[in-house]
Amino acid sequence: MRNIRLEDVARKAGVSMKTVSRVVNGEPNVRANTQEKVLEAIKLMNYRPNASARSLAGNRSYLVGLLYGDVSPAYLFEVQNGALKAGNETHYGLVLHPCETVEDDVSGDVADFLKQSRVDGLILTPPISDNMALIRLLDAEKIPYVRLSPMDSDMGMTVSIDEKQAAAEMMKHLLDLGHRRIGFIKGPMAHGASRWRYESYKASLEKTGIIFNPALVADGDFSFDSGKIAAEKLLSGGNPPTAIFASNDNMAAGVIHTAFERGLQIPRDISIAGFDDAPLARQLWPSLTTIHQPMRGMGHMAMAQLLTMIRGDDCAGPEQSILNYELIIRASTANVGRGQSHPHP
Amino acid sequence: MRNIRLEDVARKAGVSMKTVSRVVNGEPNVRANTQEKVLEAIKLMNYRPNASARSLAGNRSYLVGLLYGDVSPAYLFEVQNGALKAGNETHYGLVLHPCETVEDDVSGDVADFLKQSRVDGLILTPPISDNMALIRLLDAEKIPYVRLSPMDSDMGMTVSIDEKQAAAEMMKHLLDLGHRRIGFIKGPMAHGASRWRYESYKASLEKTGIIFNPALVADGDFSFDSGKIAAEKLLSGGNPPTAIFASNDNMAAGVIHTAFERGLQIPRDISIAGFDDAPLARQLWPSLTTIHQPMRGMGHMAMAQLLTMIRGDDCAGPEQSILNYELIIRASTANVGRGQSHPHP
DNA sequence: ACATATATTGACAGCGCTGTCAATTTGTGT
DNA sequence: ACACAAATTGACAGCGCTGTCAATATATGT
Repeated sequence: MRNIRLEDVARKAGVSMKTVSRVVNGEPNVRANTQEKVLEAIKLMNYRPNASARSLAGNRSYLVGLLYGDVSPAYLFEVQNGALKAGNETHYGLVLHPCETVEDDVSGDVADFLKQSRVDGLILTPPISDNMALIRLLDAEKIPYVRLSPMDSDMGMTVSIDEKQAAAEMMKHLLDLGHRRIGFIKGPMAHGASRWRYESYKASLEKTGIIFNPALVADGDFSFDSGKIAAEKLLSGGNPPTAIFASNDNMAAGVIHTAFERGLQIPRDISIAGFDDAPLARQLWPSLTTIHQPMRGMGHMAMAQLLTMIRGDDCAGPEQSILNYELIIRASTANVGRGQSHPHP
Repeated sequence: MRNIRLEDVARKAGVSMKTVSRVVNGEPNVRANTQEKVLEAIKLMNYRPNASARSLAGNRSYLVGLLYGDVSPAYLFEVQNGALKAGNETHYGLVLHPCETVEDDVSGDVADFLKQSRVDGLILTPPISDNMALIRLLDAEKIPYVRLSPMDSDMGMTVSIDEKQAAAEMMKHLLDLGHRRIGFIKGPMAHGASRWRYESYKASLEKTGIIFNPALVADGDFSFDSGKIAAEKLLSGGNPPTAIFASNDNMAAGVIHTAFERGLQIPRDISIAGFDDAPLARQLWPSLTTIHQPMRGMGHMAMAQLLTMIRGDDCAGPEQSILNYELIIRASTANVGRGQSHPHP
């Protein structure tokens, strides 16, 4: 059984193909009752436009590409679900493209991807959102894109949370609990988010009049293992911190692991905080105090922004979307030296 | 700058469009030196076929759909990465389609998806892999599909591990450690995997001569929260189990959480085992003994199977792929009553 | 009522590729 | 060298849709 085509609908509705096309695409200049006739015919025949034909004729694919590198499963999952949802409303699909962030030549790889898939726009997740070679390529090719949590949001469209303020709020939480020796585990510096969080850590100390102590800072790369290693370092010194703020939840999980291995009790002996509110955060024991980042909302927003850009021919100008974060206080942080300020959940 | 087309390459190579098309698609009946000429021209001009035009003319999309419902982020991530990798080799893309598993009318939703996206095949993740209405639709429409971890693998192509044997191996591990009162937390019965694991649990008990005790079994739905609730139930009785085998890692995490809340030590007071080897498993404390399921490999295999089916015109007949699992012994299980048979990692 | 501006509709080419089938070249057996 | 089969190549229609632009219908001002 052959599929229903535009022509079939047109015949049924007694109008031209082009008019049906207009209705399908929500174009203006269709009289109300004509539109009604067409919509009825479409419903009656259960017509769905052929995406390939649309792409070919219209020179666009109704597809958005999601570029990702070394991200956590949970992050990608949320972002892609949000994007799918936003795209679904306007029948835009999502094509995934994992990038080998190791090799420097992301641009070439992406260029091939663009040529083949003909995506109409791109969503860039960190750390790819800060790959300048790629940005230049996209600008040159005039491919619309949205960057998630970039280092600098002064060009193109971006979606992020106020990383600095969020980290400051977490620091305030720890400081309010009486902590003064607060350790920090950095994320990979290629991520803009890592930098902001680190800057904010230092700024909060300074604001409170605490002298920044490099010995309380350890490098990490957002992975669980790097969190463990960092924790080893921070907990080994003679005068270990009373709280550790890890740049993300994965690393915080590593800290918890290491702390337990060393026989410490959390939060009695040490408070631990993360960042992201990955599913993991509430599944750990003790559950993790963290910053909730609206990853799904960010994916949704990114797609929505991209679509307005794609559809409105003139771009509405660069735009930054800042979404709300939320400090989630769970069981892994407590008053310094006394513990148990919060009952376990 | 207009994109390079087939015609441009043909002119450059001094052959017809059709011949270039043959080379691009790896079709037979092209003389070796002709092929060489064409390949050179392609490389020289950096030609990439236009996917939309190919789809329209060839009546296929070079796209495979991944249907998923209520799965864990980590599972989806691995499966999709595996599938992408397998697809990449033959320039097949992957389109995601989340299904509302709640509503019964998955078929209608998927039918729309098929019409629009024109995917050439489908990968079904559980529990959608067992939706019979959908299967019938796909059979009727002659859409190739591969089912992951289905309940019954007696029709179409499937990819799974030997769930029954894997669960049996976990039971053997626990029994070998001396456990006799082994609790079990079921997964959602809509998942074939849940059933197999549960069956296997019962079979192992029987084989060992232990009388099955319904009080040691609790319902779950693969979620962390359901694991917590199930654990409450199992640990509340007068004579609690010395080990709990949860049907997946998420629920096992819930059990750990609940056990800690109740002041139990793991594995001294109780051993806990999961299933899947999600990233979570090694991040928990204590790290979780579980069954490693090669999710990425399964995604890869599913895509590969699908592609041979799509490309070879006659289907090579139904095929079942059984991949290897692996028992991963970590720190959450130990000898009954004594604990610490395994040092913490 | 008439001319003019504006909104609505339709005819048709053509997007870049593949399927079909016919034309041509090459190989094989005698 | 010839007839014939097999391999290789090419010409061309058409996949289902949208962009362009011309044709027609309706609204507006006088």
